[in-house]
Amino acid sequence: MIALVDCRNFYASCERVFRPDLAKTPIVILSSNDGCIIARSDEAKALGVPMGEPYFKAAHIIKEFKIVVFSANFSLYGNMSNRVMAVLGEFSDKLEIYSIDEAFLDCSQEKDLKEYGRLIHYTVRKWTNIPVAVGIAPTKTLAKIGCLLTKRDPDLCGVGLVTANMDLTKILSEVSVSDIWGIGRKLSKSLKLNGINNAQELRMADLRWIQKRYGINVVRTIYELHGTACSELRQLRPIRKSICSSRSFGRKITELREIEEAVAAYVSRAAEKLRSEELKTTTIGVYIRGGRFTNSPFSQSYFVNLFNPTDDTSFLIKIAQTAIRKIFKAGIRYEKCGVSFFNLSLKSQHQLPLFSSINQDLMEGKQLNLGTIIDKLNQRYGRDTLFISACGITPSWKTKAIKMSPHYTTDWRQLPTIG
DNA sequence: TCTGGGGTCCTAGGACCC
DNA sequence: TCTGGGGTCCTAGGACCC
Repeated sequence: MIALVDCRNFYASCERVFRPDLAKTPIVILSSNDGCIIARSDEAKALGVPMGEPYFKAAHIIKEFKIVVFSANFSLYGNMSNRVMAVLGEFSDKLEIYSIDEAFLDCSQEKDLKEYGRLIHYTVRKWTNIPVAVGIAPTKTLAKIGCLLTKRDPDLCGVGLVTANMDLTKILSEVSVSDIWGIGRKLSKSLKLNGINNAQELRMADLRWIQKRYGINVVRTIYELHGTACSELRQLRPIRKSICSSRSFGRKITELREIEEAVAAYVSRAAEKLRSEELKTTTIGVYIRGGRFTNSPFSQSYFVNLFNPTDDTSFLIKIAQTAIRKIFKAGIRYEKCGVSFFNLSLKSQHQLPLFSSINQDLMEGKQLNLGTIIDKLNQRYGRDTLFISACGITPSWKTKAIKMSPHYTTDWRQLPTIG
C-alpha cells in the first residue's frame, strides 16, 4: 500500500504560517514579475479565481473581494517543504519526495491504514502548520484519487482510503478522466470524444486500442486503476538529466546587452545547481523568444557541444553569450530567454569503474546474470536507473512492432511472472 | 499595457553503419 | 503480392507533471 501526502494549497498555506491572521482570508500567489496566479487558497478558489490566470485579467475579482496578494517566495516554500518531508520521514522508511508539496510513502506494514493516515494528517499540521490531504491505495494513481476524495468530502477528515475490496466502480465513476494523474488536457479531451468520460470508463477501455491510440503511459494508468502498480516508489533521487534556467523579462527587450546580462545570470544559477549535485555538462543551449501571445510567436535556440564536460561558470558564460549573439536579431522585441544544460555526467565519472568491472568479468568468462548487473547499477545510482521491460514482439513479414510493457520492474526476479 | 519556471518520458523518423 | 536484415544514434515534437 502507498500513501500520498499532498500539502493543501501549498504556497498559500506557507504564507499563512507566517500570517496566521490570514487564516480565513482569500489569498493568491503570483509568479515572478507578478505575471500569473500560481496558487490560491480555498477561499480564493471559491471566489472563482482561475489557476494560471494572468494577474491583470483577474485583477477585478481580486480588488472586488479584497483578496490578499503575495509575490512568490520560493526559498520560503523550499524550506517549508523540507520541514514537512522531515516529519513524513518519521512515518516511513520508504519515502519518495515527488514534488515540493507531495510525497509517496510505503505503508505496506501498517495494520490500521485509516488511523495511520489520520496520524500523518494531524502530526504534519501540528508540527509545521501546513494542512495536508492523505490518499492511501495499492497504487500511486489510486492514492491520487484517494486525495481527491478528501477534497470533495469533508467527512473523510483529510484521509481518503481506496482499497481493492471497496466498490471501485462507484468511486471511479465519479472521477472525471481529466482528474486522473497522467491524463492531461489533450488526452482527456480526446478520450471524452471517444466516449470515455470517467475513470471507470477508462478502466474498462480496450487495452490494445488504448496502446495504439495513446501509447504505453495510458495503458499503465489503466493498470494502476485496476490496482496493479506500474510505478514504483523511487526513494533515491535519480541523477537529473537536464538543468534549465530561464525567465520572462516582464517587458519587451530589444538590446543585446540586456539579454547577454540575463544569460550570464542564468548560467551562473544553473552552474551552481550543476556543482551542488556534483555534475558536469557536455552541452549548453540558449534560447530567446517573443510574441508568445500574438499570432506570430517566434523563438530561436542554439546548442553547443563541449569537448570536455565542465562545470566552470565563466567558461560556460562565455559560450552562452557567444551563442546568444548568434541568434539575437537587432530590432526584435524579446520577452524571454533561457539557458539549458544537457548530457549531464557525474563529476567523478563513477560509471567507468562500474562498467569496466562488469566488462572485465565478462571478458574473463565469469558467470554473470543480468540480475546481478542490474542490482549493482541500481544500488549505485538508485532504483530505476536501469530497468527491464518485458516486450511483446509481433513478427510479420510486413510489420514489426515492439511494444513496451505496462508493467516494468527493476527486479529481474519478477520478469518470468510479467513476461 | 500586463501572460511562470522547471522538469520527465515516449514516439517517430532520418541518417548512417555493416 | 511485394521490399534484405539488423542495428545505432540523434533530433524533433508532443504529451504529461508540479
